[in-house]
Formats: sequence, C-alpha cells, structure tokens
Amino acid sequence: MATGRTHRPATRSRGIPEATVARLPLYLRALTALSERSVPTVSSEELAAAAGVNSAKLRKDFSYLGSYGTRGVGYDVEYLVYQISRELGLTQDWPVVIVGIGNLGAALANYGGFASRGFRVAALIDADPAMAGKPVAGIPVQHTDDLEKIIEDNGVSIGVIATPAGAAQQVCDRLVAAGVTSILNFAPTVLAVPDGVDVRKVDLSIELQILAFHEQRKAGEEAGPDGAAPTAATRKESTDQGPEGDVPAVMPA
Amino acid sequence: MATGRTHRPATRSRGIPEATVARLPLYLRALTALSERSVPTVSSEELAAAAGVNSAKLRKDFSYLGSYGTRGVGYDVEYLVYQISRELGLTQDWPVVIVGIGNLGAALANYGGFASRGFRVAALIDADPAMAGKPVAGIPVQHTDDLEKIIEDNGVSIGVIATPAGAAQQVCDRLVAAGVTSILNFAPTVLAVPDGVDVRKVDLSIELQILAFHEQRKAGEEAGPDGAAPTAATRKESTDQGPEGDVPAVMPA
DNA sequence: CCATCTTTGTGCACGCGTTCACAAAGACAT
DNA sequence: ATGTCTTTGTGAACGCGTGCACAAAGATGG
Repeated sequence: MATGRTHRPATRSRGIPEATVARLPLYLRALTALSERSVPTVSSEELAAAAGVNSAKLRKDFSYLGSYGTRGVGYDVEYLVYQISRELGLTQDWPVVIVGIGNLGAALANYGGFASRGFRVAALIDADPAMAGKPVAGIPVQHTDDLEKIIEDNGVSIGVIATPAGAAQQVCDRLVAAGVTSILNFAPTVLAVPDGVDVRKVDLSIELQILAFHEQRKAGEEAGPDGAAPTAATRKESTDQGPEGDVPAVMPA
Repeated sequence: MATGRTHRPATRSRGIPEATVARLPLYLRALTALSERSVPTVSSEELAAAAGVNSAKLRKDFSYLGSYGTRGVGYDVEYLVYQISRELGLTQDWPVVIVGIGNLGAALANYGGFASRGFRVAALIDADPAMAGKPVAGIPVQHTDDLEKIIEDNGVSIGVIATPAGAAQQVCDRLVAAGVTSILNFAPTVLAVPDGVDVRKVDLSIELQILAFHEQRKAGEEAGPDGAAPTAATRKESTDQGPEGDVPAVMPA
C-alpha cells in the first residue's frame, strides 16, 4: 500500500473496523476474478489465499457484514460480490474530478481501474490556460476558474488532487468549499481539512523510502557501521533535496 | 495513503516499529522544508503540526532513533534531517528500474519526487518492442528481454512494477530472480514473493473505494435503506467490472 | 549558584487488530 | 433419520500502536 489514511479518528463506521474496510476492495477483486471464471462458491481458505490474507481474518471481516456463508460449503461468489459492492457503495455511480493534469493527472485520467469500479471521471481541471479544451483521455480539460461550477453541476463529492505540492492546499480548500467531502491526494503535502472531510494520501516517494529502509537493513550491518555521528552543522550531501518542492508543507509557525 | 504493506510479519527491524518507519518520510519532508527556510530548531509541537501528527507520537517515534532533542529547546533541524535520512538509507544512492512504461510508468519516470530523495531511475523497461529506444523522461526505454542484464549491470535492488495486472507476477518473478529484493507494485494484483523480498502496493482504485465507503456513510441512511436482500443469483448492474483485468489475481485453485 | 520555565523522553493504560482454536451449523451419504 | 465431514462464525488471548500525563533535563535569567 501506499501511505494510508490521514488522521481519521478511528471512527469505526457502523461497527465495521477501518482495517476491514480497507480489505474489502481486495476481496472484491478476487471475487470478481472468480465470478468471471464462473466459479459458484469459494471457501474462506481459497479466497484468503487469493487475496493474500489470513483465512481467519477474512472470516472475521465478513462477519462484520453479516452471515453470508454456508457452513460446510463456503461463500456464494455472486452474492458476496453484490454484498461487498453494496457495502462499499459501488452500486451507485460516483462522479470524480481530477485536478492537476500533468503527467500523473493524465495517467490517472487514462487509468482504467476507475471506470471499471463505478467511478466516473466527470471532469479534468487544470490551472494552465493552455491546457483548456485540450482533450485528455477523451475528456476536455477545463480551467480552474470553473472549478466550483463543475463540482456543483456534476454533484461531485470525490476529488482527486494531482497538482504540484504548492497548489494542493489551495485546490483542496476550493474543492471542500464547493462541496467535495472526500479527497484523494497525490501531492506531497499534508492537507488541512475541516471535520467531516476524508482525505487519503498516496505518496510515491514515501513508499520508496520505506522500501529503502528495509533494503538498507537487509543489505546492512556488514558494511560501514558509520560510527562517528556528524555534528549538527554537517549536512548530508547525497540527498540534495531537488526541485519538485514541498515548499508549502510547513506553516509559518 | 495508498494501500500499505503486504504481509510483512511485523518484523520490527532493529526495534523501530513499522508504523514509525512509515512516518519518518513525513517528518523528513517537513524538516526539509524548515531547512530550506533556514529554521535552526523546531519543537516537537511545531513539527508535529507540520507533519499532521500527534506531538507525543512524534517524540516517541524519535525516541526510537535516539535522544536527538534538547529539552527546553527542541530539535536541531539539520541534525535531524541527517539522522532520519541516514536511518531511512537515503544517504546512499538507490538505482531503481521501472517496468511497464504505459501512462502510469511514464508518469512515474517523470516524477521529480524520486530523484530528489536519492532514488535514481536506472532504467525503463517495457515489453512492447515499439517502445524500445524511445526516450521517456530523457531515458531510453529498453526491452524486457534485457531485464536480467539491466538489473545486474546496475546493481538494482528496488523495482517498480507499472505493468497491466496480467503481466505483474511474471515480471515480479523475473525481477526477484535477477536479484531485486524490494518491489513497489502499482498493478492491481497480489504478488507472491519469496521470504526476504519486500512488496509495497499502491492501488489507486482501492483508495477510491475506501473513500466511497465513507462517502456513502456520510451521505447515508436517509435515502434508500435497500431492505430486501437480493437472491444469490441477482447480479449488481452498476458495477460492471470492465476490462483492465485483474484476471490472474486468483490462482487456479 | 539558584530558581523558573520550557520541552523532551517515557511509563502506563487503553483500544484496535490479529490470530488461534473450537463449537455450532449445515451438507451429504447411507 | 442419523452420523460423518467440512467449513463457518466467534470467544478469547495476545501484541502493537496511540495518547496521556509527568518526571527529568537543560536553558535562561537573576
């Protein structure tokens, strides 16, 4: 996974643990694959293997949704697909806007995994006037000026931010003011949002840094124990933090 | 966040909790921003606010690294930047290969956040012969046939998979066989890897599904309680699982 | 040198999530 | 109808992560 939730106060919604919710899409994917193969039923053991989780965990997860299995047999694939889809809210259509149509934003617009799960890209928005009208993934890019109108006209409640870090908070504020209550943030910034607004963050460089940590540990300990700690004045030289700024990540204090 | 770790057995490396490791890049980013502003010291309260976490949590996190603060004053920014960078392994250069240069792969290749953190894109690899030699982000794409040689020649230990789901496991196997021990997976598939190999998964559609769940709950309960549960034969119609297949996500059982 | 004030570092308790292990439930054969 | 066999659903124990609250440590001023 990437970097997970942002300060959700563990608000176990209707008794379904957050950790369980995060796994439901995983189960759904495995079940969908089974459905395509016309597999009628599946045991918790098999499904758990396909989803890469413990079978006891899977059974407990499902128990939060209800008793949908049959002892001695397993789970009805089609039925479970429906139940999980409904629980996740995928039986309805979710219009989504993507703000910031750079490399990443364009890739997201082209990403098939959205539309296939009931998420409809209602609009692409960018601050660059030169982009306006230019079609990306078959959808014409609109200018940031019209953001509020776009949100309102399309009844958008989910926004995706793929802008540079410097613009993210401002875009976020406008999205929230216009009525968006769920945000998927790809910009490397901590977003401040009012209560009632959900933010999930995907940070590519953070994922790599976590991998690097474990990688170092695996490679580790034999070469260079790096004994003498440098003084406070010593600056590391390898990690020159380049452009691509997270400049506005810190408040003026 | 995206979808986090995959089946790491909570192997608290050298006493540093996994949850703490996941936050270190966050602190590092906030600290780097402070460093650029030439702020000399910062209190746990200020830094916690900038990173969007609890100050007690931040102090406990830092306590795992050592006693780097000064009571009554706070933390030396430069010193802390160095210590965290070293702990994360960012003081060394990490050559990375990206496999699968489609929309997403190309966006990743162009992403500035990698190079700025000590991650160097050593090679771009794609299975399409038509892509071979074509430069993306200034780097010529190479064919999958040369994957093993590329890994070996460049001493790559971190691989990024941005292929379609159907190709992911196969690419993963080849990467691992060639010596890669850390994988960042963007393909919507559960990857099977031998012990000792770390996999982190970033799944865009899963993030949206989690948001949709909470969104449904927020919008919730007033409209359509949807009482009568459909029979097992009833198939939901809205979420027609389209193309963009996660076909090979499930084993033949 | 002493008092005061700020801020760290951490002991402790609590809650969530995971896992084990097993009883209950149903299918299926006889 | 009864017994056997498979698999679910869950009670209970455990471990990790979080947050409170405070004592220890050092800076700073008199």
